[in-house]
Amino acid sequence: MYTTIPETKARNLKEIEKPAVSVTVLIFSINKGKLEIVLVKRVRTPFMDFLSIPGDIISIDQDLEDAARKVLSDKTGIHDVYLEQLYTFGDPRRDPRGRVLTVAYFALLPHNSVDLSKAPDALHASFVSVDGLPKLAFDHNQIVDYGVERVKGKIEYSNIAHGLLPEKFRLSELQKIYEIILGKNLDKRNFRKKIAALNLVEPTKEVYREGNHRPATLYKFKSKDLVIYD
Amino acid sequence: MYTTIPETKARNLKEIEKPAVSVTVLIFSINKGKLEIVLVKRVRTPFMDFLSIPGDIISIDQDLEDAARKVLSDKTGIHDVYLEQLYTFGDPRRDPRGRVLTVAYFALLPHNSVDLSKAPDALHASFVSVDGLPKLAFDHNQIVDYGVERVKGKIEYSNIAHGLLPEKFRLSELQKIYEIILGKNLDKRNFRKKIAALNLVEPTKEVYREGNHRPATLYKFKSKDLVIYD
DNA sequence: TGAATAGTGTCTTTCAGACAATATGCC
DNA sequence: GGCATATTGTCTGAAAGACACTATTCA
Repeated sequence: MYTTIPETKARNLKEIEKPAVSVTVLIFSINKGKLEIVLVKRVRTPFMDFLSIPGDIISIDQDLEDAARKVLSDKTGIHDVYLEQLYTFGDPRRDPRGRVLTVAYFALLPHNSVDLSKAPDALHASFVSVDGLPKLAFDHNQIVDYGVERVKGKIEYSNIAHGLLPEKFRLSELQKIYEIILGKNLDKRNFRKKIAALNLVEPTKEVYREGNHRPATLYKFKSKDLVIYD
Repeated sequence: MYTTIPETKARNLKEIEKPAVSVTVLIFSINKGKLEIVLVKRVRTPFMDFLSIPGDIISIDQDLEDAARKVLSDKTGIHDVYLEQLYTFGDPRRDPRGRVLTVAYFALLPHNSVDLSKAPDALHASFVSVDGLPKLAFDHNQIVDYGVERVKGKIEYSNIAHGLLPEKFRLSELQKIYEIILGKNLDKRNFRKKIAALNLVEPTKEVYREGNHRPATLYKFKSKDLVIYD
């Protein structure tokens, strides 16, 4: 008996009972000094009235990432943002209706680029701070926690913060992003030294004026693609 | 129309056509100075006679990690080793027979603990060096590459090397593991300094004697669990 | 000129990397 | 004594962290 890759059972792929597969998309943004995610209030059982992470069942011929991008654009109207696969959650009892695996993704977006009220399918959707979340539907608290940890770990050695900022930004805004995600205050001089050493951003010729004080130089990222550094 | 988590389509979960889901397990070990993985020669179409990564279709009520552990123990006879989810590969065309998602896992084991010839289902299975692999079945080259990168990245800031070593080992063996995975030679003094600073291993009272030279102190890991350090 | 944020440099400590001599056990 | 691997410390350069003052704009 040879049980190699889809072998024994693969002969009757169409006969065996299969799990359903969904994608779940953590849509992160920063607003009012907090890391937030898009959550949707459920209007059906199970977990009626609980908040849940947006997602959808994938269809038989749909690519996973395409499915995740569709969820993202349906909920936010946004297309071109960084999207990364997070983890696949497969506990057989995670959905009381039956077996549903979910492949979780996360996206990062600048808060001012999103207007949920204008998105194609954002009814009952809103940004919620990840601090002190209530009990969510299904195993969604676990998924959020996992996603927050990934973002936290990754911001220290990549340029993913760029997803959370507009095209042009002040260094103080960038620092604030790091502080919120890492959950601690950073020294302004050391932060700027480090950012300069990483060579990820460059100044534009524009400045940002607000209030009765010195204007700030606006910077932009040199690369829009993900950069991982050691 | 509310498309929240498995909502619209979830109403008829049993009617929609679902992808099959498999697990794929990269079983790494180090032998003769090379990083190797267990591969299985396929005896059926598609990809007849190609090498492939061991795996299996999961059944409707089977937990993902349980399925991966079953593949691992069927192929190697080994149960208690570190197993980590790697990534989920979902290209709709990755299997010519139909839609099959695969959730890839990887395991690390000490080579001397495995005797494939005695495993429950190791027919056509063997350890193969990850260097210069031929074209494998399906998208398995991509999966191996992804796994190798993960192991490489992780060895620098965790104790996963411990999975590749026997209970007790020489520091020179540990160093060799690092050199093989990182693909470069390390300075013995600096390596030992770093390992000492990490405080992950401790000397036993045993020594290893071989050949006409000074015996080496045997060490063991303080924790069998995964430890991640910054 | 007062208020508020922008912007900058030095010192110290820590960590990584280059580098070589001595120790021990077996034959 | 010869051989083979084990074991150990110093110096240097780079990066991280502590720390405070000046610059600029606007009201």
